[in-house]
Amino acid sequence: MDIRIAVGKRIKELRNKLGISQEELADIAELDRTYITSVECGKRNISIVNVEKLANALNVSLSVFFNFEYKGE
Amino acid sequence: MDIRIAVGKRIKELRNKLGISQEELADIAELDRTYITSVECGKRNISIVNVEKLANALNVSLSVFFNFEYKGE
DNA sequence: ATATAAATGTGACTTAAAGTCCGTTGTGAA
DNA sequence: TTCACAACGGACTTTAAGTCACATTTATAT
Repeated sequence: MDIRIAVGKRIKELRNKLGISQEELADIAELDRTYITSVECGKRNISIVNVEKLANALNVSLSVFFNFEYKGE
Repeated sequence: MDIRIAVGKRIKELRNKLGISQEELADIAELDRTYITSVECGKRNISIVNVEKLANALNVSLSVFFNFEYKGE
């Protein structure tokens, strides 16, 4: 699986666990709502600064954030 | 500490542990030599695709890669 | 069923920065 | 001095960031 897809799914998973909307997440992370959408849909090659913003907003460390299963390539 | 600095230090740390040069790492990860330098110096907001390339080249999972200490903000 | 709003997805676009490629300079060890 | 490595620089192409108007889906009413 592509890392973009995996990251998108992970964000969606953590966001749903918190029970907040993309818009709420966008507000907390100070990012655009439509940007969140495109990231969750795996359409963005997100940078580390934005990953950190989202991990913070989702109350997880980067190490925990990336603690998910996926096959490289 | 800025996440860019932390990531740069982490890459350098793992690369030194493997005992390889920036150029060797660049070859393995299929990235530019000068780019590795700037990343290690914390001058780049690296994208997730390249973080993955580097983590792979350094033989660590993303979760392990990000398992380091740093203070957000 | 159907209006109504809330949540999410899409395509296009500009701007800022990522990333590459050429070389040069600094550094430290043999 | 020579050698390998690392940092730095300019010029360049590519791409992510960030935003927008609009479309679609999904709930929640009435």
